Amino acid sequence: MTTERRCYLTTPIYYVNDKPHIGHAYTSLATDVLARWKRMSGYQVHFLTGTDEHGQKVEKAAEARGMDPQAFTDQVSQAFRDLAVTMNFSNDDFIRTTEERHKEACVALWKRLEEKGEIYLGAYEGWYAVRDEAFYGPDEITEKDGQKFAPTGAPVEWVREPSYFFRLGAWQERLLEFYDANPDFIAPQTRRNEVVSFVKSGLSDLSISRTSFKWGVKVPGDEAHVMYVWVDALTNYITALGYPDENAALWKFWPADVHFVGKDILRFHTIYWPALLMAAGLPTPKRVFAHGWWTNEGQKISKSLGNVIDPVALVEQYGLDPVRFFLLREVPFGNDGDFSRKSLVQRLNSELANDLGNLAQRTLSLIQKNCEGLLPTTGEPDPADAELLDAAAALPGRVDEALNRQAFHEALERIQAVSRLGNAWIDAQKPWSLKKTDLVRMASVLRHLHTALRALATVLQPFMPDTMERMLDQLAVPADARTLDALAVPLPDGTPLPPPSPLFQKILDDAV
RNA sequence: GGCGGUGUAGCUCAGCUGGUUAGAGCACAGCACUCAUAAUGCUGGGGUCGGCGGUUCAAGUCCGCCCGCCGCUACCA
Repeated sequence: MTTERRCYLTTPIYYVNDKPHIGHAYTSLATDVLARWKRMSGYQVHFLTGTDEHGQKVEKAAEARGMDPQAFTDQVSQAFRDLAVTMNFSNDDFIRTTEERHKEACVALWKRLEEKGEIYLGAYEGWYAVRDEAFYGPDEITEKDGQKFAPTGAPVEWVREPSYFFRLGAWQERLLEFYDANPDFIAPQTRRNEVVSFVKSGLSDLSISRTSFKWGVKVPGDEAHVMYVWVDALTNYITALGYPDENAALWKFWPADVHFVGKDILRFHTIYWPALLMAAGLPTPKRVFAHGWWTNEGQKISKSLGNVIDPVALVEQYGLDPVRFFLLREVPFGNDGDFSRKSLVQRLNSELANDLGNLAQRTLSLIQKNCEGLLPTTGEPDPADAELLDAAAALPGRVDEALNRQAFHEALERIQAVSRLGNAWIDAQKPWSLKKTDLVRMASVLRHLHTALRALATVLQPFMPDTMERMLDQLAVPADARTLDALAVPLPDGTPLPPPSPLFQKILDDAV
């Protein structure tokens, strides 16, 4: 009947060379919350994540372990699939670039680009260090006694390697026009400025194949080459929708609504990717959102410092939902942020346990004790009611507005405001005093608080799915009445409510 | 160096197209309450809105210069 509303959201595919860390969890978490929100809003959602499993590093890592690269990636990619389970991500698919469907998609895209004259065979050349097996830029090279050296100290030599190129340079103007016509394509705004200025400074053609390693998708018609990371990795977003079969069931999800990425891979997604798609005659994604990095207790995170944050350990220590909440609440999405135990404890105790959790606890206890545990009936309307009820009613719309900008922190701030308002309101109405003077009004007050709590729990589901399920259970909201639309339909008076129990445990912190 | 951004209460930040006494959360102090996870609410202290100059009847809010901080400046996923 109604037009189908669809939403396609993606995380990057994570390179399996690395163990999952907070950055991976963060990107996927944001994607997950938006995916859950859109589903709850009645959208048909496709949420994709996965792993990038090709390339020289993987080939070498496997070799070092005496393993077949495929067996190796089977093993290491598992950690990322496990992470999705641990973090309760609701991804609809998990793509691996070593899958057959992906190779087909890459080959198809390559051929299409080739047909359109967008690819040519040339040579990739540059300063190459055999010891590092890596190329270095001209400005990175230092010279001593006639010999050139890489920053690592390895001697370099000028190497030419045959390579296929994508005519990226030819797309410069069209990219600029594209950014101009789609001002929201790159977010946040400051990233957009960077990209635009980068493109304005000139684009050269892009090397998209390698002959120096084998672990990748073979270039059709020239098996000495494998596709280099750009074409291989980015293509995953359309592979998962069935490309090149544009009649595939999922193809209708293209183009993507939001590609969530870390700021390190912004350029690939905002320059290479739209250029490749336009060159292939395919629609471009609607938005790429680059978020920032976390520091750990004020320190830059690095493997050498040994302060990498393991999301699994965090969840074990603080619980899943509190961690999910904190990561999106603490820092404006898009900015860098600091992860500190102190601020985490502060947030969780204050906003979850004291404000939200305790508001539910005190309200539900009063209903339990004074209304026989049955959902009370509203009495005569009171002028004071609007303050709470209007705020609760407006909440879904206000959260939606923020989430459509990927402003997760603002959405949570708006929710938090209602939580605070609930506490102020219950204090002003004093249902515990009304118990002695006006039972009808007391019932009415408690009912309005229940209504507000229901709105809070409903909109918080994407952020804290498990805990909000418990909260909605305590509020006796049936499983089929937990969508945004369902908020319009009040629960029947007299619905029995189970005895409440605290939703959030406080963290009693003596260290730090 | 070039381009972009930013500098507002102790901390983290809001302040759209310039207009009454500059706001929020946290932190701090006092008071109230005792339904509730010793939770909550109310009130208050505290800011030359980076500096200088300019435009204007009027400037955190526009312009110029200066200072500080941050990001980007291509083939590392």
